[in-house]
Amino acid sequence: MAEITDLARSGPKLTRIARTLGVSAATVSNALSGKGRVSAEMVEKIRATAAELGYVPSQAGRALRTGRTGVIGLVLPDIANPLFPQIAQAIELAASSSGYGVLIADSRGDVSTQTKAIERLIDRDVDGLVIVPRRGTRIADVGCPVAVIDTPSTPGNTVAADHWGGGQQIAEHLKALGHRRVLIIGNNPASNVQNDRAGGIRSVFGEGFHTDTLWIEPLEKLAGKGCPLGLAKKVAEGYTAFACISDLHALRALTELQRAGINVPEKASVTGFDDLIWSPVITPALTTARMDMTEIAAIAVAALVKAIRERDPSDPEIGAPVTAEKAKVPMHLVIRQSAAAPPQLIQATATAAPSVTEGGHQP
Amino acid sequence: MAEITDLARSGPKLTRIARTLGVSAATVSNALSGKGRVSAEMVEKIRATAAELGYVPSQAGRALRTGRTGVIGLVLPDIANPLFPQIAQAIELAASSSGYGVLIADSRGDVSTQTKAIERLIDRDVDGLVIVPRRGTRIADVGCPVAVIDTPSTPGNTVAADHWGGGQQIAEHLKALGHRRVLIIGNNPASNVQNDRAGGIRSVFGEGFHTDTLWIEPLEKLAGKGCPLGLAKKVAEGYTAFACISDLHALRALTELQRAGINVPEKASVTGFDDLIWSPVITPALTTARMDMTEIAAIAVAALVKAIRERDPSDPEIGAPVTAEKAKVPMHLVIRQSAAAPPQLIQATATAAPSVTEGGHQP
DNA sequence: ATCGCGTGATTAAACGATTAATCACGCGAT
DNA sequence: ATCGCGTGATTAATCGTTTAATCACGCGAT
Repeated sequence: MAEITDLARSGPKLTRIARTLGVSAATVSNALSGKGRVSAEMVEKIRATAAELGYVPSQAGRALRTGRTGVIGLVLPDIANPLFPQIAQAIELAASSSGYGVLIADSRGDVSTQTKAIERLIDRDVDGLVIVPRRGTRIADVGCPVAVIDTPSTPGNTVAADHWGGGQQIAEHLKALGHRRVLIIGNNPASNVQNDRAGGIRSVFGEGFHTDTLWIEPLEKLAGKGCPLGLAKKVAEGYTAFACISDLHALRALTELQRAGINVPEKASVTGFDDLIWSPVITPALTTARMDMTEIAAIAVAALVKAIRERDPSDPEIGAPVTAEKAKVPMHLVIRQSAAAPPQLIQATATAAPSVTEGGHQP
Repeated sequence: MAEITDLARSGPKLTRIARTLGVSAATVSNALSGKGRVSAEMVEKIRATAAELGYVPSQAGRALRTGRTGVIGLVLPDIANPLFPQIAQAIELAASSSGYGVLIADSRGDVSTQTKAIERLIDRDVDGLVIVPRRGTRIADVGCPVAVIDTPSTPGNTVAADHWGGGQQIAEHLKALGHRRVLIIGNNPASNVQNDRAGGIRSVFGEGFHTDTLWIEPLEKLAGKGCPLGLAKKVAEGYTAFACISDLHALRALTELQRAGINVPEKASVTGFDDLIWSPVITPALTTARMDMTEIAAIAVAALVKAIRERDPSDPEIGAPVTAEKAKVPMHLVIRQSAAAPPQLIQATATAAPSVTEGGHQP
């Protein structure tokens, strides 16, 4: 039982430090920020007593004077999305490392909710925004610097994973294993991210291969939420691999197949995207492609912070999303057990898989 | 392609409205807050022009004067936890309905990280905190009002789902289906939540029944992350149902069983907790118990806001977590397909299941 | 001796809102 | 006619920090 104690925010003000040392508040401010002209020894003394007294500057006072709150807003398309924890965690880490706080807003629901959410954040004087846009939304003219995380092919995108490239990696892997008929399973073709992933996969399977795409959302419109995807039939049609656009779909496919007595990966391979929390612990563990959210977040926040620093807080410069030097972060193929050679080829290509493997359960 | 435009935060100040109407800033402030003495017609005029000019009060100015930022902090044990989206979404909704913003902080890692996270939030002058503590942490004396969401049996808990009751509901369901030997699968007995859920389950199976508990974390310490749980052997030992403390474990159990050729629910039943995102879409869809996060969040935020309003912002009253009238919110049993009568009893008790059922896939 | 200048610190204004204290004024009561 | 009082609005102080402008002072150069 650890105790957490004594974090009271009733700290001394600037003036208190000033009075303690017999100097003016301005000097203290200058000393701590390193801006004005203060003698080295004075700086040292001030630093010391500030630390000793546990001085923490009042954000409110500072914000009022400087017009900067030191807070950025994080707007997510659907906070219930299982990818959200990864994103939020990465952004929060990157932001707090740069001294920024993260205010969240959920654009659960439609685009208008997203607009409202953005508005709320702006009204709270955030210095900038990180937005993961809803499908088909374009972000423009928000009134403060904005970093957009979507997909490299979207105009206005600041930084994102190379979804297309990730699709290619998945596809190359399946191809090397010997698959020739692959079914791509996605949710909704209106999503740029999903489209890019699917496109990357297709781009690898050229002449002599066959791919088709199953979009779940339209299917569920007809057959109801959580309806079967009819994958057993697809297997009968000769499909040997199911390349899912998200681990969530992969999970759905995998359980449906296993349930139908089609063992994965012996009789059919399944791959996913995103390396969600459950992917390593299901049986068989999921082969998938992971985004480097840490790097993406770091780039997004860095670009945002740069824009914030350069910006004159007074002018309402409504501009396009900020740009980063590196807008495309490669995805990482995580090879586990859910994809293997198709049934006909099991003996022939037992060692055909690429090299990067992740073990199942060594201590 | 929707466009989001023109949300610039360069709005007019109080003084601007005042000057427009030829009154003092104080009058405007009073009119908008309804506090001082302002004539009805004046109030009306001020309201109108404020709305027309799109006035949004500066949080910084207000915060400086009142000592209230209108922001609460949300501290989560592990932001990567799949439950997080539900919690964050619910808290954000409840908070923004009460006019509060939500600043997030991740206590990824150990308790000291949690302390740091709390400290960061306090330094940002949050008015209060909602904390979902890490296992075994007790929150005390933070220096601002705190709502703790843990489990009713934990001292200092403000509000939480009735995990014990949820366990009972799951257990009653399994019992009604005819199960007599049940294996409880959890992660770590140090978690109050997990303990309560397991305890609730056990409490239902008295004389003539058998339960045992499998804790994953200790097992993985020996056998490695993502190791098999050896459930086939358990089935051979006569266990017919696996009551998992979280849907994540249920998923793991379910895939392991199916993979071993033990069909769920025909040969073994699996239940979970939390109704995580994938639970409705896997095959078979997961029978589970869901927390009413919306209500929990509403209660937590309401209690927190009440404490904030009553508090004198100047005094560093370090106190215990706030209390709510209703500290225990019932869980809801969600019956799907992953639990059914045990093999021996299939014919005998085909209709023995309780009534609340959720269909698999009707449009 | 005086001017100019660099150094180290101070003064004072400003950010935008809130609020206690004050004030002007009209009206009924003494 | 004057006092008291309620009403509606204003004044002015305050929250804590930043920063441009100012100031005192010592020192080397003219």
